[in-house]
Amino acid sequence: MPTIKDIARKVGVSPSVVSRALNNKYGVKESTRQAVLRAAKELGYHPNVAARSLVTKRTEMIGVIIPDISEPFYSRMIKGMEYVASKTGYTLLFSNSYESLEQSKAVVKMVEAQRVEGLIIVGSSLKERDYIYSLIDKGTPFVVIERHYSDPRMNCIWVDNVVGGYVATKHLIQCGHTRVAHISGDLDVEVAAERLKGYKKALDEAGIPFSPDLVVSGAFVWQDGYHGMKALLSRTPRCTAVFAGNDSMAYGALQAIAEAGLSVPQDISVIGFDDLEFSSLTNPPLTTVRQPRYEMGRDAARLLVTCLEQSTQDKGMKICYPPEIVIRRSTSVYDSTDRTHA
Amino acid sequence: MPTIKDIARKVGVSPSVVSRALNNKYGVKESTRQAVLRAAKELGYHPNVAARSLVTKRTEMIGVIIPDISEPFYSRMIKGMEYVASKTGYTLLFSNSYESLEQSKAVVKMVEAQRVEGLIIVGSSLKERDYIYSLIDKGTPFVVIERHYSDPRMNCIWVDNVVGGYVATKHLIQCGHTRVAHISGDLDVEVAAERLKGYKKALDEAGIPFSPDLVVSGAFVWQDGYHGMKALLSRTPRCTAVFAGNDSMAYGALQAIAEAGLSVPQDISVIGFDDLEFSSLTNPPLTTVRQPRYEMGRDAARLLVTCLEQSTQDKGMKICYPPEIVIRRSTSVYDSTDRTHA
DNA sequence: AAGAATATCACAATCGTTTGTGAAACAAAC
DNA sequence: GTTTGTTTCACAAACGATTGTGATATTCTT
Repeated sequence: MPTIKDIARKVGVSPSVVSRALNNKYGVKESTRQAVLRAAKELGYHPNVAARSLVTKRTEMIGVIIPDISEPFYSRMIKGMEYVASKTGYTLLFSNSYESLEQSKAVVKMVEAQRVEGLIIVGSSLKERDYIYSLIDKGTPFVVIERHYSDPRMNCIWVDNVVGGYVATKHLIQCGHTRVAHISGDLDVEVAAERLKGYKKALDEAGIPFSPDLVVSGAFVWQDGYHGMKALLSRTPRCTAVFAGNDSMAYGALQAIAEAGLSVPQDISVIGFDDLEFSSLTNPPLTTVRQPRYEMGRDAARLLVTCLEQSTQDKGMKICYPPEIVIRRSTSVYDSTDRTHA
Repeated sequence: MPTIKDIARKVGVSPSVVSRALNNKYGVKESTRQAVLRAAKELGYHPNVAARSLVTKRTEMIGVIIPDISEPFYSRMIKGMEYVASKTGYTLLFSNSYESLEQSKAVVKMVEAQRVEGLIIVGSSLKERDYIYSLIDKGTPFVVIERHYSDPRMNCIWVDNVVGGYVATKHLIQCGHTRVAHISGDLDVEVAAERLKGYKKALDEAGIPFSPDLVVSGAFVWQDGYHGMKALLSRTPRCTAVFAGNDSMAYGALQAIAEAGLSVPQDISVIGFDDLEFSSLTNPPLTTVRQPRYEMGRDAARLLVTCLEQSTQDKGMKICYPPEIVIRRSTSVYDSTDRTHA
């Protein structure tokens, strides 16, 4: 593999001139610059990034700490990050933090060993704030997605889950539903608690009393959506609409309702949260609250890159996306005359 | 960030001794090795990978060229690769080759510029064989997933799509179906042509004449499955079973059948291919042919790592997985008495 | 045409490792 | 007590780039 010296020898100049020519720097005659460029192309030269980063102390790498690349929810974010990475010349390095305990380890490994220049951290767990502060101390730029810290030095990108829960619930209420259930995610998880808060707010605003009987909770997965819905179906009077904590849970709810011989939305309306790619393919297509995942990933990367370029990590940016309701066919107006109640 | 020199100064030895101590090499007294180790820990030392790879000429990076990280089909493979990468200490570098034209560019970029030590190439397009041969010439180890080349120098991992198509079709025939349709992927794509071949073979073996009327083709996406199924439904006599080219197309078919007021599997049986995570959640759960995606990714990485370690890329390995049928509830026995025909 | 200003280049140091070689220190052998 | 053989270490040269500095060549000034 040819080096800068090979080019220098071929053109008849010193290596330093070649370097300057290749990097479009001041102080090299146009004709020799062209000669260098030509020679580089002929030799098939590519700079050795290791050698370069050794002296420039830059790696042009961004670390991405993300719960699980293979989850559709996150992989769409990654696409957004990749878009700006490829445009700006940065390389993305991924680390899955299946276990939140791994997160801090992954971060130090990326920063200390891999020498990434900055980090995008998706869904950091509350318990591990300390390592985030150590990043601030070290001066490593980073942006956090899916969490918002009030600390003015942090860059945060998230959607307003309270508003999301509110909008979802309000949509059901506006359809005429009064017995609106909620299948919540694990309430230890911040986003689940926030969506529940929005749910309560919408009920409150409509003058509907909150009933603990209409709320079940579990992990943000299909199974818990399924079993949660089953539990809800066994209670009387039966709910006529349900707000699922996320789309996966909504899929489970859809299944439970179908198995009970009921139909969506005639008997029960269902709304989800996230708007996964698959949600337009369910039967019926799922009404849901969209999280702009691609945009979040893209903007996180953009934000980080600007931090990196101007190296002045002044005050942190807070970007909060408004959740947007996507109305499909799993929700409809409540018509008390057209059904028999349990 | 501390360097090897800082440790040397602290312990009172030369940098070379520190290097040897850290790398467990022969020729350093046990007591000083311990002292070095302790100092390294105290200082929070992490080797500078750039400096190291500059002299060792190793990057410990593996390039992964893959059509689309965010597709569930591929992201599961990635999980398999990550499993062995994390165990062996390699770092994975991804490059999406949405456009097959980008593939060759991505490969050279990874090999020449990023200096990956080896490559995993998923779904290389037939048209671009030449760059693969240039890899062989350069001596860069690589393994190809989802394609099999007979060239003995290549490492290939794939599932037998002919057998897969055969097994799927045979399952339907064994259920008593004789009018078995096929919604094929784009026949320019190798795997689609192979699955069609398996379909024909199963028909042939059962003495069922092949009817072009029962085959439609399109891209491997939901929409084309949907429209393909609609086209099939408009033909008489109507098919009683359909083998979809992959699960996404099967989802589309399911939708088209439901919209036609027919039910699965009572009126029409449907079988897919791939066994995506979502396929157990469709209504009804989809019978399909499983591709061991995780295992394929894992074994590709393992194979590549062994190539890298022993650096003797002798003859290539060919690993062919048998496709495995997963019977759920979208297929059932054909009972001609219990229905009205069009 | 001589001096000043500028453009163009070569030289050398540097980044943080690894690794070959030889010097010093120590132990074992006669 | 000299010789031989081992350890244990320091020194120095790489690896392939970037970059500051100073030397030469070129142009401009008057």
